[in-house]
Amino acid sequence: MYSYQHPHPAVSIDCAIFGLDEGELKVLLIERKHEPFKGRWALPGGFVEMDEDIDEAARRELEEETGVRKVFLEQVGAFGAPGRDPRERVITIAHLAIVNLHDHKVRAASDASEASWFPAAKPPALAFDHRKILEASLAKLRDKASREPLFVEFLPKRFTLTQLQHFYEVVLGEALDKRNFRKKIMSYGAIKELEAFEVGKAPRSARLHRFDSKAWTVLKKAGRSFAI
Amino acid sequence: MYSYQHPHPAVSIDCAIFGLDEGELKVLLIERKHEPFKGRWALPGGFVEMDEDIDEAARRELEEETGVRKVFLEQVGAFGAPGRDPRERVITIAHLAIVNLHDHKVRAASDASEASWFPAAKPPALAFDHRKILEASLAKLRDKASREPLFVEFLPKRFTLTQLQHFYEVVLGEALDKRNFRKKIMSYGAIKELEAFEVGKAPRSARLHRFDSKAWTVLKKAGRSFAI
DNA sequence: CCAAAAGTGTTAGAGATACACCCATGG
DNA sequence: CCATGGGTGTATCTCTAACACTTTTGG
Repeated sequence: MYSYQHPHPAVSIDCAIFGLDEGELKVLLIERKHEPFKGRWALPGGFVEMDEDIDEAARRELEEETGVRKVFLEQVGAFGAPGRDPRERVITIAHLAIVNLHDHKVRAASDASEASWFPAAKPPALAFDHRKILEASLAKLRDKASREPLFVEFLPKRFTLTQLQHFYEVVLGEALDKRNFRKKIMSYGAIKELEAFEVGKAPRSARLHRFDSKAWTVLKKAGRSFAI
Repeated sequence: MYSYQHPHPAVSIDCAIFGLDEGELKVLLIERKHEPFKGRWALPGGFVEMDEDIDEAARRELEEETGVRKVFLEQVGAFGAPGRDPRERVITIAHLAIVNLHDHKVRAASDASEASWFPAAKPPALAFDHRKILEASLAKLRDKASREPLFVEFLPKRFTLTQLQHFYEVVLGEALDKRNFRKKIMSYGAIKELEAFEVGKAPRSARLHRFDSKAWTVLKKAGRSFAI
């Protein structure tokens, strides 16, 4: 089955990096400086080194791009249509990453001439097949967010239930009933009320909450899901 | 971001080919004739050619291996730990395939010294990281089967409700209540009763059904899922 | 004082679960 | 005639969905 005569394409990784900004789902794009697709926006990425695992490569690129180390990162899938890169055969392995825009100031975000955040739902024209890759990443994000507590990756450690509800509304793309939402999300027993309140925001300041990941681990083992 | 100096690993595809046999979920394995892992069982696979898309390569390998053309085939993901192939760096893109053992006589199945079907839940020792790949493929299969009518890929065109229930019990790994199962599965409106009955089987022969894919397309567009 | 967001319960209906017996037939 | 798998209905309970007003406070 294996022989020593076989093709050796280039293999890259690309990252769809998502963040929540002002109640909108954003994706981080970089502006290409060179041909092909010079001047076009693209998902950040790079080549996989010979001695590194695929997700190591993704993590490395992610850190180079955003300066952030500990982030949620997951493989989306391989895209390898011949001709997707006009220079040579490049198979890319798409990844989905989430950064918390509240805790970290993302390096690239300040460097706006080269990298900036765009609405994930309506991105500008993208290089290569990155439009397709972005769509697939978004689909995966929605799927995962509706069954696992992915919001911990997007929100600050202490958050209000309104922030949480906005997260679900943005990701799922539908409006949710406030009372039903609170009832359900609290019923899982993995979100704890804090004694602290938000400062200097709305007319009335909202109670802060945190996600109790230990409680969640226990509940998950007992077969609980986290569907909204 | 792209340069012309970058690594070129080998890229292969591997297929976890599933089938339902005597009410058991089976996976097709081949016996390796050469080193490394000579004599070990492995998932069938091969290298991606320079001018073919990834899923084309998977489809080609699948046909070479099983003689079957039209099958359900979907990407599971890329596996690329350095050293997973002792000879050189090989990144593999795992695929999940389903063949219907009733309609097709799979070519490799008769050629038992080289390829045969094993229980998917307890496979023999496998070459490379194929154990991990098989686990991931099984997980994906379970996930998909519990929300989409995947059974059409496993069962003959005309099937009994008992066969259908067995399918779900095998894939989901839990016993289901007969009455509740029938109520629910029929409530989707995508399974039609036929006037025909099974021949020469059980004491009492069971009514045959078929999946109405046109009706399902309509229902799906209306937002229906197919969860059990 | 008022605009704006926070917070809070109840009810009706849909869907899920639990459960047991008779029927038809081949051997 | 009996062992075997085929087929059927109901009651209860849980979960979901719909729905509106009071509270607080910064400007």
